[in-house]
Amino acid sequence: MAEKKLVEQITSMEEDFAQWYTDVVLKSDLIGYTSVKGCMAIKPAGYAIWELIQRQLDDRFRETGVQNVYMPMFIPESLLQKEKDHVEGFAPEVAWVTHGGLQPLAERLCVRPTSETLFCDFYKNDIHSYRDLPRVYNQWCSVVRWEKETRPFLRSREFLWQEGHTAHATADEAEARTIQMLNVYADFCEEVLAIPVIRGRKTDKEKFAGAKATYTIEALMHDGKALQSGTSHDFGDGFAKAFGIQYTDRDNTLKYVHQTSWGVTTRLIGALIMVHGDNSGLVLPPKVAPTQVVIVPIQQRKEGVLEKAAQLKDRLCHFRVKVDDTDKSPGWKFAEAEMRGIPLRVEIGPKDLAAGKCVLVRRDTGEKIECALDEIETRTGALLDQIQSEMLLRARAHRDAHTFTAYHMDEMERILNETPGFVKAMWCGSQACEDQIKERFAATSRCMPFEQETLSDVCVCCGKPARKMVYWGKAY
RNA sequence: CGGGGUGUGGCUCAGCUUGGCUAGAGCGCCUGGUUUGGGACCAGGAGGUCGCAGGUUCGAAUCCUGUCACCCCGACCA
Repeated sequence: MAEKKLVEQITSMEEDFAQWYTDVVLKSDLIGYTSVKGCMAIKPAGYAIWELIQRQLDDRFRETGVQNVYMPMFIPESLLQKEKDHVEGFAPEVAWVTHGGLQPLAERLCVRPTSETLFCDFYKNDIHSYRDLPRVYNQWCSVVRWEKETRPFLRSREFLWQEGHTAHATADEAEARTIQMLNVYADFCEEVLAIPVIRGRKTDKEKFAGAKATYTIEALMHDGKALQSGTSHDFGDGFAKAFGIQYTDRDNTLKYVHQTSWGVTTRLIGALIMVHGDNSGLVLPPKVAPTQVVIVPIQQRKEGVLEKAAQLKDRLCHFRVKVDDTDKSPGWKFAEAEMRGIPLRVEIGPKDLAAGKCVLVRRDTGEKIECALDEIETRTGALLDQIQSEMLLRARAHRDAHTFTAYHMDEMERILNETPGFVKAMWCGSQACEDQIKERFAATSRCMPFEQETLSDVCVCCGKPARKMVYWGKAY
C-alpha cells in the first residue's frame, strides 16, 4: 500500500468505497460507459487483463482434459422450460428475442443467461454409449441477465465468462469433477490473481437453480464485503432426466448421465480491483498485468536518455514492458502508471546514466530501489516474483484480520455492523435461521467451508444442535 | 423495482431560484517555445443543436408537461 494518496481525483476508499471503486475503474481506463444501459465497453486496459485471465485459466483447464466448444447464444423458450427449478431461477432476468427481421417468431428465443439447457439439448443427441463419456466441454462467451442495478465488472447486463459443462457416467465422477474445477479456480485465484479464497459448499438456499450441490470460492474485498468469485455445480442426474440424456452402459442397460457446470466471469476483474487497489488506483499482480514494467525516462531530451531507456526495454523483453516516452512530465507519468496498476516502474535519467544505475519503484509498496544497470533483468524478475507473492500474503493477512467468530446473535450483529468481514458461526442447517440472519443483519451464508471447525455445539441463531460451520458475510 | 441525484465543448462543473444582449470557467486537445527525479510553464488556437419532444412567452440552458439516459443507495443476482 502506498503511504500517501498520490493520485488526486480518486475518492479515497475510507471516505466512500463505492465511489472509490467507480473512480478507479474509470481513471485506470478499464471501461467506458455505452449507450446501452447496463452494458459497459471494456477498453484495451481492461480487456488485456481479461485476456491474461483467459489464457492462464484455459491452460489450466486443458491440463485437466477440458475441450473448448461454442454453443448458440439463443435458447428457444420451450428448451429453457424443461428443468423446473432452472427456469424459475432465471426467467425473471432473461432478455427475449421476439422478431426475426420484421416477422414475429413462432417461438420466442431468450438470449442465454447460462447454457445448461443448450448443452443438455446437445448432449441428448451426442451421447449414446459409455464410450462417449465423459464429455468435458467449455465455452468462452458472453451471457445476458437483465439486472436492475448494474456496476462495472460486478454486475452488468451482459458479461464475459467461461462456462464448463460436463457429462459423466457416474455420480462419483461428476462429484469429483465439480470439486476438481473448484480447486482449479481456487488455485488460479491464489497463484495468479493473488486473491485468497475460501472453498466450500453453498447452503440449499444459496445454491444454483437446478443443482444438486453448488460449490463456491468466496473472497473478501478490502471493504469487508464478500464476493463470490467462482462456482462449480454438481447436477447429479436432474438435468439428464429432464432432458432425457441417456447412454448404454457396459452392462447393456440405459442410464442417465451425471452432469456438472462451472464458471468464472469478468467479475474477477472487479475482485482484483477491490482486493488489491489503493487510493492511488489499481494495483495489479504481475501475472495479470498487461504492462508489468514501465520505463520512465527523466529529462528524456538529454543525450542518451531515450537510447538507454530503449536498451533497457530490449533487455527486459521477456517481460511485458513499455517505455513512456510521451512528452508529459515525469510526475504525470508516475501517477498514470500508478493509476493503471503497473507493478514495477523503472526510472532512468542523466544522473543514473552517469552512475550506471537506475531506480526501481514497486507499485504495491512504493519502495524505491537502486539497481545497477547490468543487474536489471535479474532484479526485475526477482521483484516481480516478490510482488506477486507478497500481494497474496497481504491479501490473506487482511482477510484473516477481518474474519471473526460469533457464538451468539448479538455478537454477530456487533461484528457485522462494526467490523465488516467474514463471520464464522455454527449453524443447525435450517433455512429459517438463514432467513433470520439475513433479515436482521443483511448478511448471507457465503459457504460451508471444506475445512470445518467445531466452534461450539449449537446453532448461532436458534441454539439447536449445530451441523455445520458457516462463513457469513455481507456480499456484493 | 423502491429511494435519492445528475444531464450545458472530450472531462469536471458554473449559470437556472428571479426568462433578456455574443452561453462561461478549469482541465484536456492542437500549434510554437521553454521545461523534465512526484500530476511543469508561457503565448496563440480549435471545439457547444445547453439529453430529447412538446408547451408557455415578444424572447427559454433558465418556467411547465412528458420522455430518455446515466450515477449512487437498497432488495435480487456471477
